[in-house]
Amino acid sequence: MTWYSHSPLNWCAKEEYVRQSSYEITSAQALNSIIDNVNNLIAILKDPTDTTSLRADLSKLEHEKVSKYVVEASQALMKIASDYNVPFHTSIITTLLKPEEEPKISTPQTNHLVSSFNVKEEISVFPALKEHKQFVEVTPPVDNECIAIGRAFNTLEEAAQAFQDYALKCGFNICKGNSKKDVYQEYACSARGKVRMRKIQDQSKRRNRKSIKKMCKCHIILRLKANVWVITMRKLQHTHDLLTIDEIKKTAKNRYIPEDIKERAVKMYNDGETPAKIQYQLESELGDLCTWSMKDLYNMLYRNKDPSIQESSDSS
DNA sequence: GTCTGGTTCCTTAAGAAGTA
DNA sequence: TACTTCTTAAGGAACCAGAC
Repeated sequence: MTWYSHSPLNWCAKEEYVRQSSYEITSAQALNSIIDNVNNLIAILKDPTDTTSLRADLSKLEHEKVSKYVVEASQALMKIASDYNVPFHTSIITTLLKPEEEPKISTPQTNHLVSSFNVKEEISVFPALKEHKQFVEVTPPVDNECIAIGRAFNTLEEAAQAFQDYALKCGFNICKGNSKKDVYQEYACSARGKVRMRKIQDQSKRRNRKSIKKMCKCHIILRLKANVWVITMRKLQHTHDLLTIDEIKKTAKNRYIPEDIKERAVKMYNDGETPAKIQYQLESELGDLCTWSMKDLYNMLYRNKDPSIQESSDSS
């Protein structure tokens, strides 16, 4: 697991996670891990023969910028490690700052950190983070004739259904992509694009949410020719692991509660039944067809709550 | 013809707080 | 302690404009 937040405001949450984590790593181990991973990044960026996506996607200018930032980050980390006598290894950057050149940082947070740095034995980075996960393009070994280039469909809905069927066999969800009315329409893997990190004033309020976006390039493009929609282009490679059918069923997109079940659940709830009992009853009756979670049911019931119940509970 | 980035709207789910 | 309610950050989908 990796911590993405760089804000000191998240210190308490991070500390709590580390305390609860089964790894139970020390701060020194964590720092060593960061140094090691940054050095690995530098190695990738410096190696002209490396063909991983990181290098391939970068222009020369971007590559230079990223290299500069990563090298500076590595130097800063090793400076801190040196200041606090944390033994480190795998050094690619040889230009270490002199240990006594600058005053050490002293805040409650750093002091706490330092207390766990006073170790003299060699510390090895936990293996899980040391291994590189090579970037690979995944092309599903599934018959794709149903979405072959040149294949025509009477309507976009039919085309979407064909792509949806193919996606289900492969293990990914689809979404609509770019379009121009009555000209062309793209359907893509829902992992297309990237996450837009929104600006937030109070970093402590930032939530720990994952994203399905993986910059995936898998998509098909249809064009309207002689009143039929024809597949004119397709890319079937994915930048991420594919899912099993069970995993697909559990994705947010497929966890919908049918209207009739909704109505029934809301009625039971308004009659005084608890959400837990409603969910239990639905799971017993529907088995695998019950794809939604307890949380989904809570949200649905909350959205459809009878206003009179709300008022009576407010007044009491 | 294709791709990228911006915007809007809606939904999901994290997490705090209340309750039994 | 488990369950439930509630708020709200932010993810996802769709659409569009404009660049290449």
